[in-house]
Amino acid sequence: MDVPGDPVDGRALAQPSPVVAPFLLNKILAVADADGVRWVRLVEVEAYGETDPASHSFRGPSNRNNVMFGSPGRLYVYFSYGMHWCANVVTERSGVGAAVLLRAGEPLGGIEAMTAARNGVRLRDLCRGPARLAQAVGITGADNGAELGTPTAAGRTAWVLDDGVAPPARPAHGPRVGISRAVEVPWRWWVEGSPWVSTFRGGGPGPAGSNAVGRRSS
DNA sequence: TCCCCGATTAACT
DNA sequence: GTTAATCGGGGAG
Repeated sequence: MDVPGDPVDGRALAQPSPVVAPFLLNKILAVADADGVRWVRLVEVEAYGETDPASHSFRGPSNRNNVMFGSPGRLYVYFSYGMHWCANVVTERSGVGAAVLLRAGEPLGGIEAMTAARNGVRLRDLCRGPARLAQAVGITGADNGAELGTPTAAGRTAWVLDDGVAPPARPAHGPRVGISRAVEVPWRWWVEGSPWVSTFRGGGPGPAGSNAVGRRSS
């Protein structure tokens, strides 16, 4: 079973995150390793930029976020809550700290491997959420900084592919999820009505402010 | 050095 | 709806 599509043009990724994010909707994320290939159709993304208080890059380069300041078309993978990996695609030119978080996808291929990686959860929950998506396709911190299309030290290769399915003509967008700063910046995009979107809760992902926005702790 | 808290998820009640 | 799990970054002292 071959993965459909051709790699996206790197120049498309060298644009501001809020431009790249909706462009990535309906593109295919594919990851190959020794066990085979797994691929999903991206249905939910979020943009993060350097002048953005909610972005890891907001306070300038550091050991953790330096990949965001590198060349576009690479993976920025960060560790969160002591147990989760989340995958981003780096955008903008070198020197600008920006990336697009991959939040959810529709499982298309390598579903057995993804299900195994996700401890047998049902199809619906395989890739619905940024950490779930990364876990399903097998992306970890070992892949941080990897160039798309180039094998990593861990023996994995990731691609973003265009199989001819265009992004939604009018993608839904609204506030980002799980952040506490710049909550009002509507830099989350998703495929309207898709059951694979992370905040889909029966009634569907709402417009700005409906749910799962800006949860506070303390 | 200490301490708080996060671009979350899963398992509870 | 609520909460534990779990650890590294970064601001405060």
